[in-house]
Amino acid sequence: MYALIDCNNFYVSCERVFDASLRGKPVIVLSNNDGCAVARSQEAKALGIKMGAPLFKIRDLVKEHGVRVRSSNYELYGDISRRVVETITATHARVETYSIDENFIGFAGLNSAARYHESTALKERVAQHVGIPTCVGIGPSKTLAKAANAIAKKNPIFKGVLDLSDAAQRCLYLPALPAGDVWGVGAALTAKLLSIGVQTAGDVAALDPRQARAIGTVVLERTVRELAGENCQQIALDAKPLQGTAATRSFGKPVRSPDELVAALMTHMQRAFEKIRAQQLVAESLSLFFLTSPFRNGPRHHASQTFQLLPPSDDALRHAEKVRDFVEAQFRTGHDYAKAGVFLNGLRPRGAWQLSWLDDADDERLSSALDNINHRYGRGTLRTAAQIRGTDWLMQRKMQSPCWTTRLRDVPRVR
DNA sequence: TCTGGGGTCCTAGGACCC
DNA sequence: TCTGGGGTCCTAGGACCC
Repeated sequence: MYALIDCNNFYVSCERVFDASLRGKPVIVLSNNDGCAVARSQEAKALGIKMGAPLFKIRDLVKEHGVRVRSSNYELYGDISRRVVETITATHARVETYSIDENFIGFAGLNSAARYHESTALKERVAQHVGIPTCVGIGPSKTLAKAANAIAKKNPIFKGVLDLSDAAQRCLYLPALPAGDVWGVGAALTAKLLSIGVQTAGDVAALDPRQARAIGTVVLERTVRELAGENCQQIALDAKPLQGTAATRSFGKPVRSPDELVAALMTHMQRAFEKIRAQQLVAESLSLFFLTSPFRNGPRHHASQTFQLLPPSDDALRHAEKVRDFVEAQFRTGHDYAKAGVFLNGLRPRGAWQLSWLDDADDERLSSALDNINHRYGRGTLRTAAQIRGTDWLMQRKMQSPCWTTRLRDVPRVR
């Protein structure tokens, strides 16, 4: 049996922990670059603000209703998330952290009354210890736990906890959940399912698994089986090794100079390699790209190039020339570039590669000195000269709250 | 004026192996 | 007339998740 404990309106709830003036008011949190609303309080949802709505399209609504707006503060959300997990693992051994605001718990040997009691107690502990409201969904499969959670979130009569382990309960509540709200059913499948008259989670659960496979893939078949009460996925207690990683950003303003593209790409490349070094990984391939906005008029251009890294590498400084050559070869004048980024793929443990005596080894001492200094004094303290070109590419973040729990100078004072 | 940034998994098709 | 039957690996594209 699984429980899914999911934080309500997570980023907004994080902002409210330290800023009481946001409680009870409509609040939204924006994506990077202050572009779209990526989290909304209940009050903001009630105003009709949709997930992903661009800020410039909801300006009037924001002004009219006094919606409070925050830039995203991932340092804060990451730390609050860690505290939520800490609170859960203090009393539960089998926990899978599924996302920044969701954790699956493996429940065993409890009857339904005990499960309900445990879930309510956990919800209260997270609220008391961390200050974050949550809902808990329970079911014999992860998909049913997710569905139970979604139903509990929408309907206050459940007081934040719903157990769908009982088939009779499922018959009662699954028909109230739209098919598109089922975990694993996105926009494309929703349209496909609708065309054959499948509208609700109840309808999905009633599909023949073979038919489901024909409509979608083995993934939809599994979803159907899980909704019908069959467990097809175990809890993942250990994190799987990372397969690839990315560091990409939209620019604060359009970029029209190759120097600034190089500065942005060098910065993203440093960050991507920092990420894999932190996990003792090396990459077999490096991909670079920059592009114009898909939303704006004017000439379009998407430049990209992939480099095989032989031997696999974790050292950004070795690849600076590639960035320069790539931009030089593909930059076009007269284009407003909007975004750039770096992918590292083919990640594998460092040391698992047989070095040839012809290969230049990465300079590990230089990389680790860089990491140590930047960790201690802040990201970007030590960087290459090529990164210091222009300011248009830098991210906009005009309404960010303090890092209350992760920066000494931001820690709240109690008088 | 102004539209995010990460990830995973599956399938089909092609190249290649014996 | 008629030419097997397995495998693996890689890539691109699509769908999904938060």
